[in-house]
Amino acid sequence: MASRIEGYDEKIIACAKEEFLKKGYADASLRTIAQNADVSTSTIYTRYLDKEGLFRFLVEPAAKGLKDLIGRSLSEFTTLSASEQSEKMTEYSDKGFEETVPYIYEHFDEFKLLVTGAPGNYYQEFLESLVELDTACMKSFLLRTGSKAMQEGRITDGFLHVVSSAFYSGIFEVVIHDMPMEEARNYINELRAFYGNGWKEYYQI
Amino acid sequence: MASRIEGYDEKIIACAKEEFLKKGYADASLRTIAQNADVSTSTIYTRYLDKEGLFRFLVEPAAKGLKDLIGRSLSEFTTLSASEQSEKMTEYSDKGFEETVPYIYEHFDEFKLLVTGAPGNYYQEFLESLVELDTACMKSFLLRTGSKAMQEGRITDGFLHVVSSAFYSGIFEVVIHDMPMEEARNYINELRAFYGNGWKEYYQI
Amino acid sequence: MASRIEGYDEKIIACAKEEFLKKGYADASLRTIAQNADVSTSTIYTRYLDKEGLFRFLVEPAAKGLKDLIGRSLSEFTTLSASEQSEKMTEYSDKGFEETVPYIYEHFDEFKLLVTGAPGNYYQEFLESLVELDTACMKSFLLRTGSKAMQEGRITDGFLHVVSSAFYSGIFEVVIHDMPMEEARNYINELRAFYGNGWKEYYQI
Amino acid sequence: MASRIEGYDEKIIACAKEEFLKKGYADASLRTIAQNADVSTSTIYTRYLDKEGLFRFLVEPAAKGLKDLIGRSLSEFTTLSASEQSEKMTEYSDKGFEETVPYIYEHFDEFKLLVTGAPGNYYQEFLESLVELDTACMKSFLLRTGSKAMQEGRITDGFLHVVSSAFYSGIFEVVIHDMPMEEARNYINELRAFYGNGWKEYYQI
DNA sequence: GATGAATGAGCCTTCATTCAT
DNA sequence: TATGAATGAAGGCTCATTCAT
Repeated sequence: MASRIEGYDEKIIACAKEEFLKKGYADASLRTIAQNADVSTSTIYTRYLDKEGLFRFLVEPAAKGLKDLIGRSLSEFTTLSASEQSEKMTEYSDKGFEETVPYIYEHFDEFKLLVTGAPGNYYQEFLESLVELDTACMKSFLLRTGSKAMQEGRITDGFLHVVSSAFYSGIFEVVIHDMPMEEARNYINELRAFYGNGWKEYYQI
Repeated sequence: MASRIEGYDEKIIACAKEEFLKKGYADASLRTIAQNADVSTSTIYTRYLDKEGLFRFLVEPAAKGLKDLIGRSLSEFTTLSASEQSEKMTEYSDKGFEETVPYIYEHFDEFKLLVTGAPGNYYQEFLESLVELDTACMKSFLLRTGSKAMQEGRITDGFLHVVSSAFYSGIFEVVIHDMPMEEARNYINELRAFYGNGWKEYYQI
Repeated sequence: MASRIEGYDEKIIACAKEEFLKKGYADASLRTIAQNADVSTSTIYTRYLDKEGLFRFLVEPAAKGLKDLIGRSLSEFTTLSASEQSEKMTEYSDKGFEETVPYIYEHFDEFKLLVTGAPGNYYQEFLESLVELDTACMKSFLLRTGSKAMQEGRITDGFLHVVSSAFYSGIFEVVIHDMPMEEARNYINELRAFYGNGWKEYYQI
Repeated sequence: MASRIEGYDEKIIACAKEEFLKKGYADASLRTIAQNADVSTSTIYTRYLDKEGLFRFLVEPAAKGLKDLIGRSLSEFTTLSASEQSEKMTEYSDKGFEETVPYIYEHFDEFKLLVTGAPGNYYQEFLESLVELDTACMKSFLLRTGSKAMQEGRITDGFLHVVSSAFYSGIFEVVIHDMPMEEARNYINELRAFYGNGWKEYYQI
């Protein structure tokens, strides 16, 4: 027994999603959202504090979810023994990312929002957080496999960062271009494989 | 002999740059720009038509310049014979990109603007145009070298697009993160090498 | 045995005081008061009816208390015989006002509120009520002492009003300027003496 | 030949006056003012910068005018020789204030606004500035006449301040109560005389 | 009695743009 | 060409208040 009219909040959320997607964060109007949702503007403030609060409410769960998913996948990889890691490098990746694509597509609107309509550095910061997870894992991997690439300066923090950034930016290309999910899955896997090839030259001891 | 006071327009441009960089396109204020430049707001309209016109005036020359530079570099590559291309694949890249990094750093503000403060899909469209040049060149290369990768479906248009997008997104990471030029040059070269490795598996006949 | 948590209401009152003092009546926010007092906004309505009710609850007791004090002091004076009044004119004043200053300082915040942060004509009306007590007493005094000053038009209602208003406005200067109590006591006594001198010329028969 | 429609600005001013008088500063609405003046809200911003700017524009000239008038009158008095001052103490006052009352009534609305509808401490600060002029003059007078009242502590800065504050607060009673000008002139003169009497006891050497 | 939620009204302010001069 | 002034539109936000629970 809900004291709140069923689907009420969802209506605000749906309308907000639509407006933010259509106009981007800065140009989206809370008034428009409220009107479309048959709610007073103030209600948005009651429920979500302010414009940014509403946006975060929309986007943050999906962002956090993806971060967790990738974090979990990477940390599982990290816990493997050096030889297992080395061995399963390519194969594992595919598995680890198996869930990623479906997750993105289950929350496609949210990621679209995050990628194309977020205020300020929101998207950049999100990307950054993924890149940090990724580079930390990579460094741990290099360490465990006894690679001397970093000591020898063939691989630096900056290089890891740039390559990883390029990779994740590439991932979100599928969102930017509304790629169908199956297509996306293929491309992302291919991108991973492509990166796997790229790394081979570096992480050999 | 200019009837217009020397450095007049430049002041508007400088102030516009500053404002757009600080606040992003949507939140930048023409009035603020005009005030800082000691000019009436209307003057901006007289000279640049409107807000977007001003922004384009700021950013477009650098964008076009870079597009031309990369286009030229790629088309030179395209005109090589198949064997030369294949042979110089990696080596050439470095050369072709030799001018790219300095160019970006000569117009750093403009690219920063383009990458982090442009309205709507401006940056996406710019990236897209680079990606098109790049993929067109790549396809021509595959054709000339007689690679069957595309016929066999190992390489598709979508794949080319994603990989290329990831690459150029990676390039502009150096702008987003205000990387010093020398550092940037290294990373970009490394990124190119990294991609070179990645491609090897695919374009062999 | 209170069913209401001890000190509960006092917290609202304290927070209201603070907010009204800081922002003045019009700009004070009930929500801010409620939040600071760890109470829902509605609670304020339950207990004090509305914003004005809360303000009155804060200020009215002290205002009434001062009015009563001054009223009592003046009416005691009024009940003296004509000769006694005339004789004690100056001396009495000091006594009558003896309690006034301490009373004001016991409720300093409330008077500060009344004087500097009250809505509309609240303060003016309060001053007015004191002035009325005062002028009524003065007229009675003139009557009893057989002074012909009013008949002869040397003293009019308007004049009484202005002089009395000036006096009480002067009194509350000590509140406006956060004067320490001892200082205030001196000044007010001096002001009374000053006024005593002023009157001498008028009320002689 | 005015490029601005005749009486245009005056209409805004008139409507602003009306609104501020009716509701006080905080509760006055720029929208209402603009509507009544048949002008867009933005126009107010173009012309007066913001709400406070509009208010100041209304009130400041009159406030400054009165301050100048009183300042001039007091400084003329100050330049008299000690004996002249002492002699003309009472008489002069009347003259000096001769212009004051008409001036207040020529700008009655503005003073009404200042006294009953100003934001924050505006009125208090205005009063304060008059009091400062007044006390400075009084101290100079005591000095020149060789009075020892201050050295002996019979008159202190605080006392001067309180008495002067009471006096000017009394003056503006005529505004608060919409007293007719002739009546006001009488009362103010009487008040001055009354104060003259009060001072006698103090400034005798 | 207490309160979470909702809301209509209203706020001041800013903006990009136009246009007569 | 340059601009001061005007403006319609819209913005995010806050408020006092109500009311069902």
